[in-house]
Amino acid sequence: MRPNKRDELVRKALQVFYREGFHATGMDKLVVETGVSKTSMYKHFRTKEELILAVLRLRDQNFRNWFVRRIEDLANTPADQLIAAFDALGEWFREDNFRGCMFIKAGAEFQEADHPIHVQAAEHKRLLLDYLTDLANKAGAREPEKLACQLLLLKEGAIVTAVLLRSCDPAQDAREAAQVLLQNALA
Amino acid sequence: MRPNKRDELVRKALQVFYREGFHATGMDKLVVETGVSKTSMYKHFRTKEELILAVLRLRDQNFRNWFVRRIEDLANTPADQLIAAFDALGEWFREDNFRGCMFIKAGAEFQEADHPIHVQAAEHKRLLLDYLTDLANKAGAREPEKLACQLLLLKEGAIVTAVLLRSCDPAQDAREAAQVLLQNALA
DNA sequence: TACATTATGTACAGATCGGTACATCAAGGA
DNA sequence: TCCTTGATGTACCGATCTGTACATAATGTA
Repeated sequence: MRPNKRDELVRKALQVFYREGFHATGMDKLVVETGVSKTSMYKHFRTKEELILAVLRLRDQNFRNWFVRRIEDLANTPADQLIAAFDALGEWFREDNFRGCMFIKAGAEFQEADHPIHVQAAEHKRLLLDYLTDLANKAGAREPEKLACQLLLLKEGAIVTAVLLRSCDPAQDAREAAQVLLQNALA
Repeated sequence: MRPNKRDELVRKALQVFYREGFHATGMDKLVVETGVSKTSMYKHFRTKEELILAVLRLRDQNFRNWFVRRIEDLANTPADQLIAAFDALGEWFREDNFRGCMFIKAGAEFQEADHPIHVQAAEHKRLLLDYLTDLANKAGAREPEKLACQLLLLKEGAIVTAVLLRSCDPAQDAREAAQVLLQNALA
């Protein structure tokens, strides 16, 4: 199997895991959905866990790339970018195939704190926090770490609420809350 | 089986599902952990799904009862109670067997928006939102629904972050953010 | 004690789980 | 043309999944 075939497998597996969940998706289903034979799958990934880890790595790249670039497209100054993050979230929530945060779900299905999948999901959140902290610093916030953490809380809460309460508009509410918090941190 | 035995079964099942997850917990494991025979389990619940729904009903009662009472113990005025909610959350996070929000996890494992388990998980969040809206109203907030929704975002985000980022102190950060938002809504 | 009813333990069915063994096939070199 | 090498498809393994059949034990009633 050529390496681009392997990437194709991970890409397809990402879609299925995201749509159906990790435990609910069997390797046989991946064989059908991806068209890749079982032998080939186990040539590249010794276990289902290794495949999931590869999927999460790809998802981390995809999501953070998209997130950062979309934010930079939407706003120029660090302060505006911290707010634009929630506009980007709103766009994501409105996508047809929006199914929540894959890392929250991964952490929920593999709960032990030292499980490799749990650790990798936590790493994604850590990287996002670092990014927000950097922006908060550049924006000149009084306590950049604290502001970044609070904005992260709003982001995670908005994702969870977008999944469970389709009625309200969590991205917009989070955006307005972020504005208040930012203003407070800059004053 | 006497009805209190049935409650005992649901109570025990709640612990196991909360600790291990829904898909990851088989009925055979529940037979072992609860001591209730398989026949009896299926006498009371025709399917695993029905058992999960009963577990979620119990969890909803338990959690909201605890949450509201703890808040009323910690503070007297509605405004103070909105803040005290995050002190209660902090106590919860520090419990040894804290494993995140069962309803977020249920919504993550059963993703279809019209799945009975997903619907029931959403209902829990809706009830919490109603409670916060009531407090925001009594506190005299300018836009009580919006404030309540924002505080809910902080709560959900804090739970998720408490699970995935053990390092920081999400309950405290959320509390301080809530103070800023509340002050802004009362001014 | 004798009987009807209910609760229980256990074995099992049929499907699916993650993972493997093995036969087949295609391509390249001599 | 023959052989080697690596990728592929498929049948299968033992374990486990949800759910059921059935024989037995416990219980209430007369």
